[in-house]
Amino acid sequence: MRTSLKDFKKKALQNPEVKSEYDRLSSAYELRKQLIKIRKDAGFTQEELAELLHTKKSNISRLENVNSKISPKLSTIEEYARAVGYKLEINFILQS
Amino acid sequence: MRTSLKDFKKKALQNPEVKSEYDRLSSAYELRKQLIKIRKDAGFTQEELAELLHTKKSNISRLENVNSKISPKLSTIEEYARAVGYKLEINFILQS
DNA sequence: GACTTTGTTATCATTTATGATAACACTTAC
DNA sequence: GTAAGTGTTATCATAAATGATAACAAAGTC
Repeated sequence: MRTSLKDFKKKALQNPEVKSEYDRLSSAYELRKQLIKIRKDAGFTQEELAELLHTKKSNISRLENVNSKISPKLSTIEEYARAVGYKLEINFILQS
Repeated sequence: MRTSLKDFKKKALQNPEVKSEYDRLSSAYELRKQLIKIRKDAGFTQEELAELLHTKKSNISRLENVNSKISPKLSTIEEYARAVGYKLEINFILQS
């Protein structure tokens, strides 16, 4: 293989448009990984958490699912976090 | 005055339901203060930012307004931040 | 005082997230 | 292998955020 996947990624990320999309997706991915982590750390299944939030497990799955194309409301994330014993902290980092 | 405002607040915040509502409102308030701050630091008016985001100044005002009862989408906040040169960082803090 | 700039508020249309239900896939324990 | 537990996916109805327009308010400029 002439061009490795890694090289391709590196090159692609030099394209500003690609990078921007990458950042957006990766932060969405990170968020969902974090959601799953705090739920599991708190020892809840999706169904148990759904009950705490007065909703259904399918909705929790959608929220946590990486493939999901939704951008959740801030309040949804806050309530999810609170239900499993966490608090949301939001910071704005100057892009350098 | 027998009961000072401060005492009232302190007492009220011992009521879990009141505290929960207080936290929610105060974090929403903080968020909006931060939004306004980063926009001003970047030197934009609401109208200028609106143009960057392909929307209207009234919508920016609604987003920034403390009295607003909306809970914005995560993507809305992310795009706002990015447009004024900031990146969003989200952390989940264990409630102790 | 009139004028410009900036932000606010109300309203309506449109888009999108969320709620609910059901069927399915996967794992694990029996 | 089958039954229970857990998570996924598709779909539809409902609620809520966002987009757009217009009129207004406040503050500063001349």
